[in-house]
Amino acid sequence: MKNNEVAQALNEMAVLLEIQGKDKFKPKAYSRAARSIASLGEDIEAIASRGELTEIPGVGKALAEKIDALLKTGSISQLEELRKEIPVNVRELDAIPGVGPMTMKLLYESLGITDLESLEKAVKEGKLTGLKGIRQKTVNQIVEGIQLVRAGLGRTLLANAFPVAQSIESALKHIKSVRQINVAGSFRRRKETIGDIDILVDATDGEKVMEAFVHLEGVTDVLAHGPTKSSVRLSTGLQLDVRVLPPESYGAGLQYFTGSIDHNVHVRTIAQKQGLRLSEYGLFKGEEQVAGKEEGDIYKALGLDYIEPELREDKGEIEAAQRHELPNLVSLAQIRGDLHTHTNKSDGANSIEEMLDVAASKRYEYYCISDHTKSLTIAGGMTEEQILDAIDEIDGINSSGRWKLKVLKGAEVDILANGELDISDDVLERLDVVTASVHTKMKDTKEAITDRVCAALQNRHVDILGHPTGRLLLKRSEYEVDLERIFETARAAGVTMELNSHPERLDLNDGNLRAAKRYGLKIAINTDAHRVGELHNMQFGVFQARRGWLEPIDVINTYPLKELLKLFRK
DNA sequence: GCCGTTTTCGGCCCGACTGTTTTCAGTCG
Repeated sequence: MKNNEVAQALNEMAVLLEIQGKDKFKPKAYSRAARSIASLGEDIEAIASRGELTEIPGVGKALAEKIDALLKTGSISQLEELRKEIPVNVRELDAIPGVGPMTMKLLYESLGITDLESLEKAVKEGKLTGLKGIRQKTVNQIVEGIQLVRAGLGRTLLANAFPVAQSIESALKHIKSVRQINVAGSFRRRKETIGDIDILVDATDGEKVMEAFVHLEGVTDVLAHGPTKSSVRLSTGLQLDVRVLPPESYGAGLQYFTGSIDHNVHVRTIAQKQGLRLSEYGLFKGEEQVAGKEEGDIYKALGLDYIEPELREDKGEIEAAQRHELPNLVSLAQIRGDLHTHTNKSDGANSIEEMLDVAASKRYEYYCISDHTKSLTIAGGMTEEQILDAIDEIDGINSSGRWKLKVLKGAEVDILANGELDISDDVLERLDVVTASVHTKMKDTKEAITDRVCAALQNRHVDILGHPTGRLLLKRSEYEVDLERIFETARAAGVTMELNSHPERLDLNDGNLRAAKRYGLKIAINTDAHRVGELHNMQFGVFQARRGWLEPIDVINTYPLKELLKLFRK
């Protein structure tokens, strides 16, 4: 069972409990736990098998038992009972923007509406108007909401949000009264996918900014339009929220609009306990503002070390900040090379020379060419002979001195279905860096894939395991694989895990990275670039590494060449 | 239902916007 399925079940319970209306806080506890599990990034079944469910923030004894039951039997008895009592299809109706538990309750109790279909029917028959608190505008909202659900409200890859954020930012910057502008929210936390873009503006004339904002090019819907806060939807479906705050509150606003909801609740609770009140307007003692102009002052005033945006998920960073034990996160400037790249010798678009020109412009100290190998015929994988030729060519390049960086000889070798590699050992022997990857039979059973990968890791020439879970964000989920067993095997075999920086992969994910670090593994942040432009994807890998709490010591391509090569000499 | 250096009981973040009201409930982030 996947984390998302568990999260959905708990979220459904939260909504049903809220409809039931017996307890005000129980639903909050359930939805908190649901959010927490949805963003775990580590297989919940693995956590459950270790008996560590209660270590998940927001999961206590009672919820751990329910999750265990769900994982073992496929259902939670309390959820089944709630469904009988309130037969509303929460998953369908909850997806409609503007429709929450109270609306669902009203629709169900007065009209017997239980799902999208019956809601649509009731709307068509004009039955909604006249219900308590519902008139034409609300009906219109619901109609539009249903259309959106049918169209599929999607998330966007972080990389795809970048150009949008930049163009909005520069459009708003041109307004006269705008002094500062920042993109906050999950974008600033560098989540791998984002649901909307939150923009914070410091301006004297908020209404003017709002006016310009709702009339931006590409805006198809204005969802809200107030004096300090507005929301719009673009033709691409992406939602943008903008908020204006005065300069004395700007730091507090940045703090508030960057943190995840759980991070914010946690920080505000800490403020409360110190007799303070924290909002986007600042940190207050009574009427007096203690902090607010600068974001860092908020944390400082609460006795916390500054927490980097990528960590603000309430996954232990606040406790670490209290203990002054936050990690010194790896940064892009510390990256000395790229260890997984392709050329037109297999399925890349550019020549070695073209790739090296761009790599050199990044002032890399080393750079590894690692084209596909022969069994991946669709990618024009190289035979042993071709690899040997490439080795000679790279030797020539290195001795030519044309580029300052050291070119490393590598290959992205295929892990065959039986766990063997598709290139003979005597050729692998001559390579500097061997990355082994799974590209085929990805729908095999968990045991089969795990066995296969573990077998490959035993080959003493393997240095790095490429994109360890094989997922493609928003397209294909990770293949079934027991990462814990792979981590253990990799540690014993001295194999490094890849963090593939391609915006669609970002594989390993943040939770996996933290787990890998716990296992004592090292990480290589690689672009897997197939064309020169993709060499710039390194930044996305670094973002992900930071979300995974990685420090330079954890990331082998921050090491100087000598130390790196020592690592690969087994 | 969770959680804890004020607490193992008694709290549980805070504010904007909308649509419906005529002071507020619901939703959202």
